[in-house]
Amino acid sequence: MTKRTAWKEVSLGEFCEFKYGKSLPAKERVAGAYPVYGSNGQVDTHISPLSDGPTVIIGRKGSLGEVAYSTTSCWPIDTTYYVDSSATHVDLRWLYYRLRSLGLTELNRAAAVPGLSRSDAYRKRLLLPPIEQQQEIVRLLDRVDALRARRRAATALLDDLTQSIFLDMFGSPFTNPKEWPTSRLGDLGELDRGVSKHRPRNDPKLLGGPYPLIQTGDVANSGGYITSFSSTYSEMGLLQSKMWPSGTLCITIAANIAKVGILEFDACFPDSVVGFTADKSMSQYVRVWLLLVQESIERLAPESAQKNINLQILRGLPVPRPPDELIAAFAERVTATRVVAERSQRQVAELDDLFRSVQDRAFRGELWEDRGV
DNA sequence: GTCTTTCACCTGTACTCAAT
DNA sequence: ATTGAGTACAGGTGAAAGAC
Repeated sequence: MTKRTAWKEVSLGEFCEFKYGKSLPAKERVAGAYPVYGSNGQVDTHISPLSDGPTVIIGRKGSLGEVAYSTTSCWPIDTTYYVDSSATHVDLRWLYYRLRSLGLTELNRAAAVPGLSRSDAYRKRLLLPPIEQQQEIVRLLDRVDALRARRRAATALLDDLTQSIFLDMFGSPFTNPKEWPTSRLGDLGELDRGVSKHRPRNDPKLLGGPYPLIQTGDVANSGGYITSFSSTYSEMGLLQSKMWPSGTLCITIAANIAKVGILEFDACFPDSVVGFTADKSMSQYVRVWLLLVQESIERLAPESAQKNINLQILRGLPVPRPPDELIAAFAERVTATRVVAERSQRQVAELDDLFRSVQDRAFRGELWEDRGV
């Protein structure tokens, strides 16, 4: 006898009710013990709850079909649906995991604002296990999820580690407690703007060739090292631009201010990115220094519709200038942490795969059949 | 050619409306 | 009152366009 035989295929609407969230404008909220949920997760707190006990929150407008879980009573606002213990008999944590993989996001009615209709959601069919197995699935998924969260946290710590190494070796770049002489950023290496001469800049003739083209977003989201690109220049695109060598430190100066990443391949970039070229150790040193001072540079940018910072300001920034040997030693340590960080990131990816695979098999009931119970 | 500003677009929240 | 769907708007992003 397989336990699976006790599993019934049912529609979502047969065993739970999606209740409507209730509007709670920001100015009416009073910070308190109960989380306030929007369609894309927690947005605030309030002194009183709407739901009763643990609650599953489902995005109704905007981020439709996104699913969140609150361990306590909470306030889901009117752009969400919610399910608490008064709206279903199933294990709420199981329901949370189950809804996340049910594909509710695909039920977009394609209206002006993406929206999830309750009746569409109710029609979704799925296997409903008995309560004991719901709880067993939850224990299993919670364990894998916790592993995943721990590994993610460790990976995030490694990002901070490079900044800690800097502070440890050189002290704060703001107070310069070790009294290093200072240089101007422009004197530590070559600092120049990217080039995109042709008008219009997005002329199709320029795009779609063999030469990687980096945009500000690529730098801002690089995590310090630019390993991939999303668009390319043609021969004509290259002619009106400039190819920067692998190892160039890219610094954004528009929209995203002073975000940094080291190029890992030869690439072009437009004039909203500047390139800093120096030897490897110096580039690494300047990269981490910029991470530490990014926010204060951003404050230097004029408060207009879109923030900007120009090359003069950037070139003139004072940078503590420790001896070359120390900078080389620093770069070596940072490079070593990167090896660990990459391994850590791979483990996060593997745990994501494991989670998906365990989840899929658990929801199909295969974990029990396999054991031949 | 370089730098700054504008604008289109996206997402999500607050509020409103019409049909039932 | 409930439900599905719309408008208005805030805030953010990044490319296009304008100004010098």
